[in-house]
Amino acid sequence: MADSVRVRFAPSPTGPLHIGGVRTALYNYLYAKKNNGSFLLRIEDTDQKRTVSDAEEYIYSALEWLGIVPDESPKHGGSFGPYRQSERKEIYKKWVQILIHKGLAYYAFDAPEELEAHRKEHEKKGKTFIYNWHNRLKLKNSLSVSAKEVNEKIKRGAPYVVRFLMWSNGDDEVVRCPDIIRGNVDVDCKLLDDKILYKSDGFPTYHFANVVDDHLMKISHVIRGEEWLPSLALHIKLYDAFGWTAPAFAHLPLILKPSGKGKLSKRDGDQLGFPVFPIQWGDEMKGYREIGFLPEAVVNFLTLLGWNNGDEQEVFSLEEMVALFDLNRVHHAGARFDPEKNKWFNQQHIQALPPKAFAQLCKAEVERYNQSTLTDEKLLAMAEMVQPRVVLLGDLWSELKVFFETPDEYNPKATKKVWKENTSTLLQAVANRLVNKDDLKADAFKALLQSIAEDAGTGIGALMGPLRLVLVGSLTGPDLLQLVQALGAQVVIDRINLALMKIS
RNA sequence: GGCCCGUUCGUCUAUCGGCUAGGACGCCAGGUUUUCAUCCUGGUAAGAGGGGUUCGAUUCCCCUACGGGCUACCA
Repeated sequence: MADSVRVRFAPSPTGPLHIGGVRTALYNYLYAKKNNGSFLLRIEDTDQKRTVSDAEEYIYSALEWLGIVPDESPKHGGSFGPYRQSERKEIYKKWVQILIHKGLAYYAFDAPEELEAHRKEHEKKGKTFIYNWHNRLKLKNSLSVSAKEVNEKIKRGAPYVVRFLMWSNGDDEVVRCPDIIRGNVDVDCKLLDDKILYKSDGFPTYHFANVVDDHLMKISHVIRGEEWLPSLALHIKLYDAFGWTAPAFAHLPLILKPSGKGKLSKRDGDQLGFPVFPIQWGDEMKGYREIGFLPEAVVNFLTLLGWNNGDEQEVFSLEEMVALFDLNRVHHAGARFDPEKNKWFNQQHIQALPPKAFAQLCKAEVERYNQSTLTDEKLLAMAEMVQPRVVLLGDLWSELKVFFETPDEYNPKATKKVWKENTSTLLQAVANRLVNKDDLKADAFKALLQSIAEDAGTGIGALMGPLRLVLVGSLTGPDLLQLVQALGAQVVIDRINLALMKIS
């Protein structure tokens, strides 16, 4: 049996998960499920300063809402734990020692300020300071200092980091980095630096923890954002250094701001007028859920941002995408986030909802704003009228309101447009004819309108506009005939009378 | 600055050497619904530029331009 597919999503709990991260999680999920593999969630909290306490919980809630639930995680368990890097410190300590003993990593004692000074100095000369083969012997580390002194320093508790010996004389200069999406990328490792693997606070850096964990957790495919491509060579060299087989890699194109200027970031959301988080974060940052997106629409849109099936289908369910997903069909270039198309996907998924399911959503809104209790039959009729009109669930109440509330104002532009000299008379006639017409059906009402129009020598169109205005307050809203049927004769009469008072 | 990745309608994308360059969003115009929305039809609009390779390049190669990413004891 071939090794099973195991992929991971490895966010840092530094804040709410944003859309770019969600898509990475999604592609991992799709790939895992497509191949009957496992999707794991690992919390990369090695930067204690940036760790935010609610963020981990947020990640679980967000993924759950989206329907991309991990098979293994700190919360869901699994046999490769712990899945939180802060709980794996002993493991990293052990493996970094192994690398040091192999002579492939070394202690370094340079103070951050010293390194900063080097950087500044180089910058002044238009150069870049790189800590690697060409200067490591001139810096303070276990390669330049005697073993005795090194031991003393460590015993004394002097702060140190551990650096990776990226390249030294005699090594191959080129590392070949295979990527499923991009093919081979060849990198000259003489240009790379001796990355810090282990920080002076006793935590590993991303690069080190990542490689160790991916190996120990038997990750078969690393699917992550393109921002990691530059460090792929380092990661490959680390696997080599341990003598481990590297997993396969796939670097995803980035999601760009709608302007195209830069990758989408956490700050882009509210000020640009669209959500960048799945669900609410804190008191202010609204998410897709709160604004009224269906999770299946979010997932659909995000998946299509950078992947397609090669045919013309765009609306997919999660299950369909799982069945069709293919890393080889992932686009290479970054994709701009398009809020308009995002909404279109939502509308598509809302329309695809079974009427009863949509009616339940309506029911919740009605209970929330109006407390009316309705028969299932009425509710369903109402929902059917509204369903094709809704783009965001957040707009649901403003669409449903018309069934429960008398308009408190009449759109002036609309009034000007439809209110003619004989309008009052015509509407008065409608009101008169509706008296005692309980249980009025839409087609009966249409006949009624026709007859009134005929008597007045006009068409039914002369009545539709004003009537809509009077009932809704504007010229939008659900089908007029259906609306009248749902409202019932008495409500229509009342609304006509009120409008006649207010308008003419 | 250095290194890496990328480049088809305004946007998301199809095309794996034969193209009258297809679809979707958006926008515009019609149609259906004597109304709203849905829906339907049509229109708009593209392979960055220059060199090669080839009978033939959007497609393969090189250069340039542009865009993006990385360049931390952050991930």
